[in-house]
Amino acid sequence: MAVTIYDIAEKAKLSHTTVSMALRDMPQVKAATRQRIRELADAMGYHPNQAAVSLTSGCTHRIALIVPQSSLPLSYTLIAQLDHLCTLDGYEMVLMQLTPDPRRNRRIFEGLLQGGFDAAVTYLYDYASVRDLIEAFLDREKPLALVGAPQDFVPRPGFFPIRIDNVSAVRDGVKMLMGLGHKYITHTILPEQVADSVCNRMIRDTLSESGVAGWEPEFAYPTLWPPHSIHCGYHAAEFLLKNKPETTAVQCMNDMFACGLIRGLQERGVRVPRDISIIGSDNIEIGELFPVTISTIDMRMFDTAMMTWQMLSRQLRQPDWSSVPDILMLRGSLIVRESTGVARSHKLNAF
Amino acid sequence: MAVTIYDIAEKAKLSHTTVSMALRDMPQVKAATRQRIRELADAMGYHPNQAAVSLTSGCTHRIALIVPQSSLPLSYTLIAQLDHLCTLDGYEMVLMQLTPDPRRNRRIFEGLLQGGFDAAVTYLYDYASVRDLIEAFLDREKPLALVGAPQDFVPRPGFFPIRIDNVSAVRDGVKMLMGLGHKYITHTILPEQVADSVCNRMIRDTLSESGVAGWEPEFAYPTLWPPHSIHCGYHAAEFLLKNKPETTAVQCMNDMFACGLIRGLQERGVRVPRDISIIGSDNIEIGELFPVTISTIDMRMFDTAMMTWQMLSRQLRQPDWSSVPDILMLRGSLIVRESTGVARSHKLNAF
DNA sequence: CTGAAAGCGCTTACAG
DNA sequence: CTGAAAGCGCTTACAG
Repeated sequence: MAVTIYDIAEKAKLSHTTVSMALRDMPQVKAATRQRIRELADAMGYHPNQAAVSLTSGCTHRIALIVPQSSLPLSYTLIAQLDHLCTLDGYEMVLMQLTPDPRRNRRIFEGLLQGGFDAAVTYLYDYASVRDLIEAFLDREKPLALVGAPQDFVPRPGFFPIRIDNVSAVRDGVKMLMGLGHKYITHTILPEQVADSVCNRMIRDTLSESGVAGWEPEFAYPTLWPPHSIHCGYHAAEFLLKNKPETTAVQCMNDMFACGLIRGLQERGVRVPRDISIIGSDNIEIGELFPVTISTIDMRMFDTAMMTWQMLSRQLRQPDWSSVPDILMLRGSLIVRESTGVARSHKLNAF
Repeated sequence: MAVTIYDIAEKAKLSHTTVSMALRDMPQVKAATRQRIRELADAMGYHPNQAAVSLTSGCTHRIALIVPQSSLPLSYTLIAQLDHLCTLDGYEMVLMQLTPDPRRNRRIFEGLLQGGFDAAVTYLYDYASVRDLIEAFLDREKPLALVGAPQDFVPRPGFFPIRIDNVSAVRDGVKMLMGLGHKYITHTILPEQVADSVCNRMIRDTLSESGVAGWEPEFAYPTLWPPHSIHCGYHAAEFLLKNKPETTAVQCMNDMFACGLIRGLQERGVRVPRDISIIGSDNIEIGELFPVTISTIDMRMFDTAMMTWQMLSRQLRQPDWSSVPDILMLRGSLIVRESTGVARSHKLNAF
């Protein structure tokens, strides 16, 4: 059905070898012949068979981007920018989405081992469950960038860990809030992270240094899946008012959560920022034009995309499987908008 | 580097043919042997080489989903659900995004001709510019579903057009608004569609039947790219108030646009729904929990995903290249929320 | 400058 | 039940 180099060779009265070389503009083939073959190929509607190319050449010119489905709004900038950069360099980016189903997620990473990709970028919450597959990918000498690298990753050649540090931005937020008179600052957190949240500890310490003693910023609650979603924020409002009514400000796990929380509070007569101040995270597009624009922490996804591709494309151009790359650290930054304001003086009694 | 069937064959002291057949559970191979080989393969970390499989078998078990980057929020349900369904049937969905760059978009569709996909689903605004490539894909006997099929598509075997009709839902919206006292209902529209918008004509007719004469619902304006975005809606507010100040209700091109418009109006002292009612389109997640929940038209993306996959997977299981599929019609439905209310009686003079 | 040969890792008839 | 052979559509040495 599809046109092959043999078809072209037959028409051009040349060998398929020459056609192959001509189409890849190799100088061994006379310029005139190359030109003639290129035109013939276009006229015949030739498109090289991907599978054959990758089977022989060993590279596919495709890179995988694997991100959690629930983080699509956050990842949006990463996706779009990485896609853009890959394309400029002649690579194709393939987006794959992780879901709450761990078996399915493993299958996605197993897919990396089938030779379909020259490199991969991933951003995931649960590194441990696919770590062996990531290692196997690296064993095949394919570079991989891990955005949001956890504490326990093992450095090795071809492995590019990127960490976006939000602690200093959260600290900036806490200080700003304290300047506005806030004392009871709450920090939303996933139930499984209660034990060791750096931010949580930082907030507690910062507050107690300023004389706010005995206040536990941590706010975990029964979560929906995904725990970052707008619906989750919406439902969290009830628990917040019931269990932490002293709260005057909330540092949310992300902007979508913040949007939902704002709605949930509003339905209970609590207004933002009049009664409660809110800071999100991720700086998603909608936060900028929300009816209450949302103060947030920009997680530098644009820069992440740039740096990630810079490192990967370099490794693809001139592979280096001896030196171990440093971890790349980016620092989130606080963006102040309308959702943060002066602390209220009274206690809420919405219930 | 990677383990092949030859490596397994060597260890098992069998031919690579037997290994290949055993791994695909063919009954020709003794059950005990199959079992033994499967275990050995797992132990050795074998993963079949995608390129080799597709080169020999002719199928890749991958389908392409090509959607405009700007429609990500709308497409989100389509993406997630189609992904889910494909996975259940052993297919892998690859998401590719169209951008404002037409050359790049053509290259994406050219990619379909390189044999990497068994089928494709696309949702696009500009069918004409890639029509030849879609035809070439179908020529290769690969099925393709076209969501939002335009008027001028040419039916043929393997080509599954799906149209989501929003006209009746928009009519429902107009009637509801009229019941609330609205007369000056505005309809946002892309500049290039001014000439022949079915909805626009329908709104004009519906209004004039009820005695609202001389009102032109069409609202085109200098657009940003993408014309459906929140930023675009935000900037449209100024033009709306300046050029159509009689407006008491707006049917927006989508929900993100509506979100932006609400903000833009708010900054000019115009409140929704007190001063202006708004209906969006697409029923994206955030509309349900927006500070003013957004009345909208549900575009049935979930059903679209279901039906699309049902048709495609049937064609993949038992190919039929003789009969021409009918166009599949789905009907959008109106969802009423807080952004629509009783019409104001006075004229706005925000400027 | 061009072509014959081998091979990438599989699958699919076809023998035994 | 198992294996030898041919082939999928390319690329990559190696001859000429």
